[in-house]
This record gives sequence, structure tokens and C-alpha cells, in this order.
Amino acid sequence: MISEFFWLYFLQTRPRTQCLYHHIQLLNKHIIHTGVPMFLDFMSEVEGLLHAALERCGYKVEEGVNNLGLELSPHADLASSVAFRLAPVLKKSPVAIAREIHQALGQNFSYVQKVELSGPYLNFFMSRKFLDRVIQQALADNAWTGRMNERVIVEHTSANPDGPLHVGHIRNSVIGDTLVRILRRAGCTVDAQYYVNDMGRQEAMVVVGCDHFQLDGSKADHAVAKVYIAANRLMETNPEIRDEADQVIQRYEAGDDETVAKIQSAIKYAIGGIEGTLHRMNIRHDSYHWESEFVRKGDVSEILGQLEKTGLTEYEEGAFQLDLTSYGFEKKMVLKRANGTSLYITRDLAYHRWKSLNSDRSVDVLGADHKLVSGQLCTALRLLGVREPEVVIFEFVSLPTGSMSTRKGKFISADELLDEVEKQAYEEVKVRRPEESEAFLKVVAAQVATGAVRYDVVKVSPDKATTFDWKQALDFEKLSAPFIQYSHARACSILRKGEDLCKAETSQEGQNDPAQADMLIGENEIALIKKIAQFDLVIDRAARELKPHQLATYARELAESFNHFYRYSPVLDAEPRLRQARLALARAARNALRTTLETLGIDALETM
RNA sequence: GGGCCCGUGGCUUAGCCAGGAUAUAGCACCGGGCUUCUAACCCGGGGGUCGCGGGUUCGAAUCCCGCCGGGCCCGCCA
Repeated sequence: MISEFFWLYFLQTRPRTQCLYHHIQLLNKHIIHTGVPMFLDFMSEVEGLLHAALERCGYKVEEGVNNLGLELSPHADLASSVAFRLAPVLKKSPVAIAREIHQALGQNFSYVQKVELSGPYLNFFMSRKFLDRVIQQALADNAWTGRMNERVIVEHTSANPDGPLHVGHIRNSVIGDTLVRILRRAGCTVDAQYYVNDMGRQEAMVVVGCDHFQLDGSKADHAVAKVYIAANRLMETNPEIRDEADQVIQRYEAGDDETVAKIQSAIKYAIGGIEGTLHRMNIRHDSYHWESEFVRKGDVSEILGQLEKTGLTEYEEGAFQLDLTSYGFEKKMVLKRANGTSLYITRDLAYHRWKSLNSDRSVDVLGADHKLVSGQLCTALRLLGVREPEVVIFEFVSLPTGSMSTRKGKFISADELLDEVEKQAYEEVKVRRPEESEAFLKVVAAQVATGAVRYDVVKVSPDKATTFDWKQALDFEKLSAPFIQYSHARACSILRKGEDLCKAETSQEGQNDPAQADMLIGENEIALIKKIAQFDLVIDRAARELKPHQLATYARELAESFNHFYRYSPVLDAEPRLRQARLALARAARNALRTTLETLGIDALETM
């Protein structure tokens, strides 16, 4: 019975030497299916070989992350720089140590073909057997799924229902939804949640706005925004609007029927519009949770009571506050207003406690402006003895003219962006496929647009602040979704023609030769198989570290590998047995591309 | 003023947390490749003090300290 399992990770892929590390997991439920040879298994074998060799030499490496110095390298499938680590301790040259370890490695290889000594480095190479099994795995009907088995709640988007999503919100939505997909691929059961801010001032302003202005016939979320912006403008000259909003907040918290009805219908109306936009981007939430739920159920007052017991609370000018100065927060956290109504942070505390109790992991995707408040929230949760969420922070998206604001009507909506990108995509498809029907052009344009928008967002690390740029958004030339979608479409095209060819020959000659994977010896073929093999590592690492952009990078590399294969290894013109082998690889690559695209939430077009 | 994040060829960007062998790509620029499975592709070329200065180390884009520049935050808003 295995009680421990080494999770192996690696950073990136291509040329430069990259760091790998492992992480000991103590829970059986995390064990990866060992019958599915992917990169993790190759790496596992390398680790075992190295540990055994080190033991034979009588060498000990210190416990620690990546203590074997494993890394992806342009010189090998996996390289170890462990000799460098041992040199200061053993007072020998790294080259001599590497030589000793190399001699002690033995020959009990399965997925390892050979180990080459290169100065102080030990270079491990994959065996034919491993490569063949990778193809078999990729050819299987079911896409690869990991064994994480955790129940995860991912909260993302959660935009106030006071207007449409804008280009800043979609960074949240795309990162969040991609994480949901990555976690599911890794084997988790994921509940994607939208937290609805129904008790805040913003929503009260929408209701006040609806009392003074008419919702027009535009898309629901846009109509709501107009009313909301108008109400805010009105407040500048008529300060009593603020009092009206305050009264709405108080009546709603008190449960006044008429106010409840007004707020809820306004929210449902706005959310309907927001959902429409999300659906265009292949994003769906599994459940919606309203902050008022947690007030009405009594969770909020229960939490206030528990926090009072910590002895860190106090009343200041009638407001109930939590003093977190000893935890490094200089400002006190106000839990209840002097007028008795609750605040966002208090309701959020209740929501987070509920999430923690109903999941193994909970993930929040939040903009950089929430950093401080989510730090306070986590500290308060710790005081309550509740597991903290894992918070994924993304830096701001601003406009060339400054930051966006729904209230001021200063934003570029997601709908506007999608419309423009789709228009551009339509022109591109029309040039390339003039013979196709209008319906075809429209479908392809829409799917290319969705992909282009999602990929543009997800390819950049969340901690880079960005400035929205139309020119860049509409330029989906190379480093973008269409590049990957196109590779997939090419693979599909080969497979379609290959099938026809096989049918014709089968009817003529009776029998096809079975595919011979070991005929795939071209440099580009091997490279493609190796790239396919890395999928499990990318998913595993992205799921654990919550870094979706790593999958975006992998997708580009996979497509690139396929394009090289496409260019240098003719499939249909090859002699029958080789053709079979290459068709199998094309199918394996098609499956890998499709799975990767699906995990990114990008449509895998079969033709474009 | 304090806290967090970012700074990599003209522009955008990977790698950084877990330091290792020639620093990743794209755009733009120069040149080449469609009678051959979809050229939304492929190949070659030029272009880099990895913000600056110290330190740690056999070895630093990566770790530590200081500085400079940019973003975000510091509400009885969310």
C-alpha cells in the first residue's frame, strides 16, 4: 500500500533548461492513475533510478524541493544537476560525482531509454516503449483525467449587477473559468459560483435609478447600466438621492417585501444580460449565491457573535469593529454600520465560512483592488478557525485614458469587444474561405472570436497589469487562439481524408496493416509525441498552483509541434504502413489539441 | 507616508516562488518557401547591460538588501 506519493512538477517546456520539483503528498486520494503513461511516470522512474544510484554510492541529498535538481532541458528529456548539490558536501568535483552516479545507475529501465553523462549533468532520455504508450493513451476515446478527486468551489466574475461586464471583468471570468476547467481535468469536482452583491449601495442605486428613469429596450445589463449611471449623475445635483439609496439598503436588510421584490427583479434582469455575455465566451456558473442569503439565514449575526468572543472587537462611534492591528492591518475592520446594517466584508465572511465547510478547496478570483480586503478576510477567517480560501489575484486592466468605472459609464463592454472581434474574424474567414456559406462563416467567426478573446486574456500572467488596446485585441494573427484552432482543423482534415483513403483501400485489398508506432522516428514526430506526453504535468501543476496561463503556453507549443510534424511528415502520401503510423500520431495529436482547447474553453473547430 | 504587485530586444511576453549547460515566444523589420494532407502555416536573419547598484553562491533573469520607474490599495463603498 502506498502511503505517500511524489507529485512531480515542472515549470515550462521549451528550449531553456527549466526547473522541476516534487512535492510529497500524504493523501491517498491524490494518487495519480499509474496505468496511464504520461510525463509524470517517466519522471517518477527517473527519480527512482537516481535515488537508488545515490544510495549505492552512499550519497545523501538533503530533503527539499527538487533536491535531485531535475529539469527539462534542451539537452535531454529530463536532466539532473544533482552533482552540483553534492559537490560542496563531498568536496569532489561535480564532474567526478556525476560520473560515479552514472556508473551506479544500473540498467533496470522501462520508460527510460538511456542516461548520458555530460560533464556534471545526467541526461535522461525516453524509451520507445514510453513513446508508444503515450500514443496509445492519447488515442484512447476518453480524454485524460487526473485523480485529484477534491471538491472545489471556484468563485469568479461576481460582478455587481449594475451593468454589463467590461473588459476588466472578463479577465476575472476567463481566468476563473479556465481554472474551473483545469481543475475538472485534473479530476476535481468543481462548483463554479457567482456571488451576487444584492445588499450593497450599487444595487440600491440601481433601484433608485429605476424609480426615476425608465429601462430602455437595449440588452438587459446595458439598460441597467444606463439607469445606474443616470442615478449617480442625478445624485451630483440632488443629494437626497443618497438618502433614498440608504433607505433602500435598510428596508432590504429588514426584509421589506416591496423592496425585496424590486431589488431581486432588477438583479435577475441584469444577471440575465451578464449570463448572455458569459455564454458567448463559453462560461457558465453552476450556482449563484446571494449575499442576503447569509444575512437571512442568520450566519452573519452568528459570525459577529463569534468574532466578539475573540476579544478583538469594539464599538467606535456606534460602529462595530474588529481590531486587526496585531496582524499587520493598520485600519480597523468595520463589521456593522452605526445604523445597524451589515457590510460587504461581514457578509463575505459568512459566505466564505459556508464555502470552506462545503468543499476541500475554495478558490477566489479577484482583482488587485481586493488584495487588502481579502487579506483581512483571511485573517478574520483564521480567527474563526475556518480554512482560508486560495486567492488568485489578477492585476488591473485599464484603458489608455485611465481606469474603468461602471458608475461613470467609462468602460468598454465585453459585448462590444466580442462584437468587434467577431466582425474582424468574419472578414478573415471570408477571405480564406470565399466559397463557404454565410452560415459557415458566421459560426467559424463566432468561435474564432470567443477563442481569440479568451486566449488573449489567459496567455498573460495574472500579475501583469495591462492596458486595453483595440489594435492588439483585433490582431489574432500568430500567438493566439486561431493558431491553435487551425492546427486542430488541419489534423481533422488529414484524418477525414485518411479515413476515406483507408475505406477505399480496404474495399480493394481487403486488409490494412496495423499501425506501427515504432516507425515514427522522425525528429518532428518524436518531438510531437513528447509534447503530447507533457499534458498531465501542465494540468497537474496548473491545478495545484492555480496558474491557468501555463496551459496557454503549452497549447501554443503543442500546436507548434503539430505544425512541424505537418510540414515535415507527409501522412497521406506515405507508404501504407508508415501512413498508418502517421495517421495514428495525427489522431493522437488531434485528441491532445482538442482536449487542450476544451480545457481552455476554446472551441476546437474541425474546419476553418 | 505605509502595504502588495510589476519592470526581460522598438512593442507585447515565457521563464522567477523550488538558482544550473547557447534567456522563451509573438508583433514589427530583412530574406526564403504554396503543381505537394487547409500558407490563419513553415524556414532563415538582424535585434538583449533580463530597470540600476550592492550582496550570497562553484554558478543569479531567478535568492537577499538598497534605490529608480509604473500599477493597485490604505471608506460606517463593493
